[in-house]
Amino acid sequence: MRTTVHDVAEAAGVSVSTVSRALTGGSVSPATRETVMAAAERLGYRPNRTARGLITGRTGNLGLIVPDLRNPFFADVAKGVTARARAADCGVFITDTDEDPAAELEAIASLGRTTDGLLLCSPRTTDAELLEVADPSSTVLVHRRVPGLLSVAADIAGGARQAIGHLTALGHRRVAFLAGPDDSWASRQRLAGLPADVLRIGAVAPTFDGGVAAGDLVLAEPVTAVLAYNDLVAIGLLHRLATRGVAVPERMSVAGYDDISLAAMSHPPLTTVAVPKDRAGEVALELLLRRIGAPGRPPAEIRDPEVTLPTGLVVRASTGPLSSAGPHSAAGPQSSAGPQSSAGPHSSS
Amino acid sequence: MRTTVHDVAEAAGVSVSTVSRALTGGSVSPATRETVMAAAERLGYRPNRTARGLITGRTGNLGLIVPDLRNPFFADVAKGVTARARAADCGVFITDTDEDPAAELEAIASLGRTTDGLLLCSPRTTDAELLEVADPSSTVLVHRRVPGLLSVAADIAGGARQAIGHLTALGHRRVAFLAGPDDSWASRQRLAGLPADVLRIGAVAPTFDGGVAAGDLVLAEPVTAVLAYNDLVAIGLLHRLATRGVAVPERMSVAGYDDISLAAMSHPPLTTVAVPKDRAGEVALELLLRRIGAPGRPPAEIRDPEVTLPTGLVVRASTGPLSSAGPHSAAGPQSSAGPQSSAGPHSSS
DNA sequence: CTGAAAGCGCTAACAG
DNA sequence: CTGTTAGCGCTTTCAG
Repeated sequence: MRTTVHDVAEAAGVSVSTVSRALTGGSVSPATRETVMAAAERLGYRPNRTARGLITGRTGNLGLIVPDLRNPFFADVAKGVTARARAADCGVFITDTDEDPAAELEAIASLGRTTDGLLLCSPRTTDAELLEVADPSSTVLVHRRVPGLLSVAADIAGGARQAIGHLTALGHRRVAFLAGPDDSWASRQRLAGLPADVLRIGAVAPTFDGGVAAGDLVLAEPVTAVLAYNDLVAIGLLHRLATRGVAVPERMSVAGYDDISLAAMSHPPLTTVAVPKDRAGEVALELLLRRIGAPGRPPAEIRDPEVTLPTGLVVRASTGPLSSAGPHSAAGPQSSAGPQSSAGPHSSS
Repeated sequence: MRTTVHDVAEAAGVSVSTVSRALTGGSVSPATRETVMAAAERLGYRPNRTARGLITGRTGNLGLIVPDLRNPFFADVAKGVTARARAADCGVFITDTDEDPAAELEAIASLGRTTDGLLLCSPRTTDAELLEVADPSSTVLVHRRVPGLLSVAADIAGGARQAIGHLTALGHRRVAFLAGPDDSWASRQRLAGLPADVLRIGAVAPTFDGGVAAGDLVLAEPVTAVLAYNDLVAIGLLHRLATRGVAVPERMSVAGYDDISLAAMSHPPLTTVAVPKDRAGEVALELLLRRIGAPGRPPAEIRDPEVTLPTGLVVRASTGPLSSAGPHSAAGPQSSAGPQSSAGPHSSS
């Protein structure tokens, strides 16, 4: 049997309620507190969280719901959350919904009952559904915004603007944006940051394969630079361009979005918009903790319910000045490598 | 107030203990059970896990400890675990230890108290420390083996053997293995599968950067094919080889290990040993559940405490037949691209 | 097969 | 400031 309050009380020569008070910060005389602390320490006492939870109604645990842990973007967010949670000594349930809105809703309902608060990362559900099932007093959105719910998100439109500004500064006049899914909040946010003269291509699937498929779409347009929905799409695009014999950045500049670790490993290394991912997780956890309050402190009112984190451009090798040769499209579709020597030993798609 | 057993008891016209029995599978008359179930359903009754936990001593939760969620390998394992957990209706705490053995030990101790069982994925701790802190009756190791603890791991040595067999079959006679950290269980396992005539290079850091750094080490040896510790290292190696103007697979074959999703996106796509990652997570969770037993069923004795999952070779474009030109090393180190056209626009490392 | 009653370990009133 | 007394919601003896 593990040591309980009774053991400590006996050892310290006080009552169990005094032990409880001494340990949870109630009003106890300094001397008594000292005695109790010592006894607890000596016996290696660890309060039973379950028992405490039964009476306080709080579990000391939080939930994090992500669409897909395999997606490096969400893995980063999760990492930020768990790091901060460890410091705050609270457990984090993580649920992966496999990009399924129904599973997401179910997870919110189910996790909501077993935790003190929920972090919803890039939920795929509609605003209405979210508002219906999520408790505004104990949920924080990450990389998503819904009126009425606390949220932490990056300045997505600003990031898109920076990327386009970079391409424009390099001399590109015909720039395309490879849009993500139409119902994606993140994609709409990026769109909101784009000048009107940017050609919109897509929607494409927000994956490597989506980027591969988009390659031909891009080459069919008279553009010299592309901002992809995200890094995965950009890298797929890079692959397809290489296969089609289009040199990057000589004949086509490509920029991504998110700056997942992959971006630095691509070929060529990818210029991209850096989004604070783990930072967002940390900030969101902190916001949630403030909102629901600690066992001692009461729930704080939140001044700014919508936290915005800055984005920044990371310039690598996939973007470059507009070459004097002009847009590739004059040459029309080509099925094998052109005169450029950059195709390399691509042997499969 | 949420509905409790009392509400259900009243609605069904029975006592609370009957409700409890009906719901947890005690001996109740079929008719009564029916009535109770109906009432519970109608009232939307959900048992309070905390209260149940206080008496049963079980929380219904499990813990998963991984070295780094950002590592796609572990993200995959986590994905498998959470998927199966969702089906089994048990919560999963995930803790990321940031590759820190001390944090790992602490997490085992701390999570051990709040959960019914622990899944330790590729723990970085020594056998002795693990045995000291982990409870053999409620922990399962994933991708690690320690005598006395249940474990689920891939046939790592077999995978290494397959990879070398592939390279040999392609005609390569001088093959190197880029070893991971010396204290890494996984690296030692790979080593165990290698023929004696494979040149061992390293240890290298098991990262992209480690692979980049290893590139020059490899080129300094008269080898024509390399098996890297893992895919990340292989991809870093690919980068460095491209920078040094060495065509892959024409002048050097490169194979990775793990088959993370990245492997298919590399340049060229990477031949690698496929390791069942999410599957391992699923199997491990199931094993753990069997070991600790469900609220009804008692803990089962485990027949085979060391589960082995098969590995398989995925052949992509980074390996090819030995070219007649012989090993590159005759040319010695070269700092810029040679006559090969495969360097491409690499402008940063 | 069913009901009454006794707690699981802890905290929160309430007196003293 | 401290001790006593109730329970939190549930399961589980123990009688009936």
